[in-house]
Amino acid sequence: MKIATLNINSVNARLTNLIDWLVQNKPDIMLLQEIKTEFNNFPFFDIQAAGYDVKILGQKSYNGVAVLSRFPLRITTENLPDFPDDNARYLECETTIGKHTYTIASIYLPNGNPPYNNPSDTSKFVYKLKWMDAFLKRADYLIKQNKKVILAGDFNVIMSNLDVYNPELFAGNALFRPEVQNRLRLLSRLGYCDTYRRLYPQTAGYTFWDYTGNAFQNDLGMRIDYIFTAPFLTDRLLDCTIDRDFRKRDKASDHTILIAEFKD
DNA sequence: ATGACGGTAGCATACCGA
Repeated sequence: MKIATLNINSVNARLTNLIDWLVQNKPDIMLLQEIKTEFNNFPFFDIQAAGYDVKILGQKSYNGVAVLSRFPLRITTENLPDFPDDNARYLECETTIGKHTYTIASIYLPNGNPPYNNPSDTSKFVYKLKWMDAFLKRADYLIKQNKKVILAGDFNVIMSNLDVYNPELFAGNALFRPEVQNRLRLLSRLGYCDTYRRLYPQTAGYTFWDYTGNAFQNDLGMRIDYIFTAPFLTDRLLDCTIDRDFRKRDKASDHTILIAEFKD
């Protein structure tokens, strides 16, 4: 079983890149974030023609998440339970592959940085912390139900100094603050595995490079996309890879694709 | 604190991102 995740930064602006990759790599499940479109303008036809069922939680212009599967999908939760949210950031589905039914969530965690014209405004950071608390509650519930869970997407959290090109530069940044690092680290205490870090404890593993300043060419990146697994899948983990070539394409997203493979 | 770069809305320029 192969699963991939990508912050696509507009699904319509990068549809060809996405379809090409799906056809070549044939993941069983693909998660998307920042689709930046609502239901009416989502490219259902092209994705279904490539062989995928697809469910989305859309939004005009901003945010928006999607789950694709080669097998039928059923939505279990739109948005986090008991957490009213104006932003489309959490879509959880079930899909059955062979003997197993998996619970898969596509996650677009808030950035949390204050607007530069008003750094005293902490409302976005507070929203991020509350979002994470609601997410951790859901993650705890799912694993306690013994679900075969995969929580993956753009977490907007740099978990350690190894995960960014210059930690000093990010001191105080909402992606790097201890409040968010500690919250994301709680996932492992609940029983989840950070698949990439489990297999590659010493390799940076960047998944995002800024568009500006030749960041990709100079490898000034950060690891902010993750695939977390519950024990059933952790026990079957074969590999976790980052497709850097996808970031080199014309009209690339600023994120690239993270892939995990499991024994069936 | 700010700009660079790119996307969207909607038609000029503002807002958002990490």
